[in-house]
Amino acid sequence: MPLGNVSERRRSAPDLGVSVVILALDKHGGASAGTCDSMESQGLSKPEVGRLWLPLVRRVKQPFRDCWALPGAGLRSDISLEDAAFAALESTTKLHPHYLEQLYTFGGPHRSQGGLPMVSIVYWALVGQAEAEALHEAHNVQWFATDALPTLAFDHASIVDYALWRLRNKIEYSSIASRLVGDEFTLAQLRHVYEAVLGKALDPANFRRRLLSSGTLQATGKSQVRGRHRPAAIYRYAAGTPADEAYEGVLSAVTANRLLADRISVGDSQ
Amino acid sequence: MPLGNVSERRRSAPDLGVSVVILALDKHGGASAGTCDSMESQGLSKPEVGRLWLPLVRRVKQPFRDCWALPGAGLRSDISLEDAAFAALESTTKLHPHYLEQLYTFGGPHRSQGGLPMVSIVYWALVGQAEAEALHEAHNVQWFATDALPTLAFDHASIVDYALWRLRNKIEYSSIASRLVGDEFTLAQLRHVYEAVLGKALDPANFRRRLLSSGTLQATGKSQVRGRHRPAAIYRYAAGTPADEAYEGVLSAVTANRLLADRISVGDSQ
DNA sequence: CCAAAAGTGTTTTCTTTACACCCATGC
DNA sequence: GCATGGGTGTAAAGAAAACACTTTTGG
Repeated sequence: MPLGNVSERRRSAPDLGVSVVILALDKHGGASAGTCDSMESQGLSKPEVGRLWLPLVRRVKQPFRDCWALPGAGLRSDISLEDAAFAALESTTKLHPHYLEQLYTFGGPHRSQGGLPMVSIVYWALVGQAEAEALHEAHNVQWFATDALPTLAFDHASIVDYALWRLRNKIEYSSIASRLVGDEFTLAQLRHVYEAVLGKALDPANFRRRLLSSGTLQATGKSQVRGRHRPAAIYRYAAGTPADEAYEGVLSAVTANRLLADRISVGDSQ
Repeated sequence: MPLGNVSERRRSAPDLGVSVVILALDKHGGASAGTCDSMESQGLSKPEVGRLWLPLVRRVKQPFRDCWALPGAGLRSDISLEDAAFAALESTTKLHPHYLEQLYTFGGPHRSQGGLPMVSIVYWALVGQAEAEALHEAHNVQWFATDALPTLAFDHASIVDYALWRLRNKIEYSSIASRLVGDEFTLAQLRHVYEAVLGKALDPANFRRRLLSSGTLQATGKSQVRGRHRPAAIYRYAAGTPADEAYEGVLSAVTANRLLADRISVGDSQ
C-alpha cells in the first residue's frame, strides 16, 4: 500500500475494492416448504408485511473503527470482479448467494474521508431464507433491518439506499424476487416478497393470475399445509427463466459471444 | 505505473481507467429545427430507419496499436468518476454530452491480454445531432455505424453491445430518447429515434398519443416546414422530467440525501 | 389538383384492477 | 359449524394496437 505525501496521492490512481450489499427477507416471505420460524422475535412493527434485512460487519480498523459496514475486500487482479465479490462474501459471512450482480461503482474524492481515496465496485446479493440462516451471527457480523440501520461507515448508507431502490425497480420487470425465496415456494410466500419489497399489499387473486400467466412458474405437484385452511400448492421457477434478468454479456466472456450474435442487430427487422 | 514480475502483478490491484461509449443518431433522428443534412452519404442501407453511430479513437500504443477503441483515460483520485469520464471525452473528442451515466465496470484477468490487468469503469453518453457535429473527425477520431464496426481493441466490442442492449431496454421506460435529439424537435424526429433504437417502425398516431399523454412534452408553439406537407409542431421536454431516469443518489452526494429521505421507506405505506 | 406527412377519431383487443364467491383445511 | 387463507370467476376500467380519415403544406 503505497503512501506518499498528499499531492502525490491525489494524482495517483485511487485504491480499489469490492463491497457487497446482501439482502434477505424475514420469515414472512423467505420460507421454503418446511419449518421457517427463526428471526422473528426482533420486534416486527408491520405484522402483515415482511421486512428486508442485511448483514453488516463491524470494522476493526480506522477509519470508522467499530462502525458497521458492508462486507468487502480489496481487489486483486488475478480473479474476476464477480469472484472477488464472492470471495469477500465468503471470508466475512460464509454466504453463498443465488443471486449476485454488479450494482454500481462508487468513487470520487468525497469518499475518502479519513482514509485513502477509494473506488468501490459494489455487488448486490439476494439470498433465500435457508441461505440466510447459514450466516452465523457473531460479535462482528449481524443482521439489521433495512428500515432500522445503525450509522454506517463511509457512504455505505447511500449504497444501501441505492440497492433498495434498484430492487424495487427491478422487481417490476424481472423475476428477481425468486432469489429471495427458496427454490420451492407457495404463491403466498412469493407474494409476501413482493409486498415487502414494494412496501404495499397486493391482491392475492390478481397476483396469482399475473405470475402464473407469465409462464415462469412451474407447479411441483406438492402442497403445503400451514394453519387451519386449505393447503397451498408449491411452485418453483422454470429452469432458465429467459431474457428478464441481467444482460448475460457482462457475466462471462465465454457465453457472451454466443448470446450476442442472436440478440444484437440494431436497425434490423421491419 | 509499477512493474514487477508476473506473480507480483497478479496479487496487486489492477490498473483502473474510465472509458466512454458515445452514441448518436444520423440525420433521420437527430435534427433540431433547421438544416440537418450531414453524415448522410455513408451509404444508408435502411432508408426509413436511422442508424446509431459512435466515435472511436485509434490507439497509438501497444497493445492493440492502430486498432480502434473507446475513448478513455486512466483514473486519478482527485476528481469524481463522472468528471473523469467527462475529461476523457473532452481530451479525445471535445464532446460535451447532455447525457452521461455510468454503464458498467468491466474487469477480470481475461481483459489483460497483452497488457496489464485492467479494470474499466465505463460510462455511456448520448449526444444530439448538433453536439455530434462538434466532433472534428481526424485521422485518429472517427464515427462508425454500430452495425458496421471495425475490429475493436480489448473487449470493447462487447462493451458496445452491452451499451446498445441497455439503450434498447431503457428507452422503454424512461425519456432517455430525448438525449439523442436536440433540445427542440418534432414528434416525427423523436419517433425516428425510437425507431432507430428499437429497430422497427412505430405507428405515428399511437406514438403521438402515447408521448403527449405522458405529460413530459411541452409544445413550443413553433412549427417546422419540411417538404411539401403540413408543418410539424415543435416540442421540447418539460423541465425536470421527474422520476424516470437514473437514481439521483449516485450522481451527487449533496442532492442524494435530500431525495433519499422522501423516497426510501421500505415496509411503509398501506 | 395531387402527393405526403401532420394530426384526429374510432373500434378492437389486451391487460390491469376490484371484488364477489367457492374450496379445503384445523379447530 | 366456522374461521382462515387458497383458489376461481367476472365485470369494469384503462392502455395499447390497428386503421380510417381529415388537415395543411409544396409542387
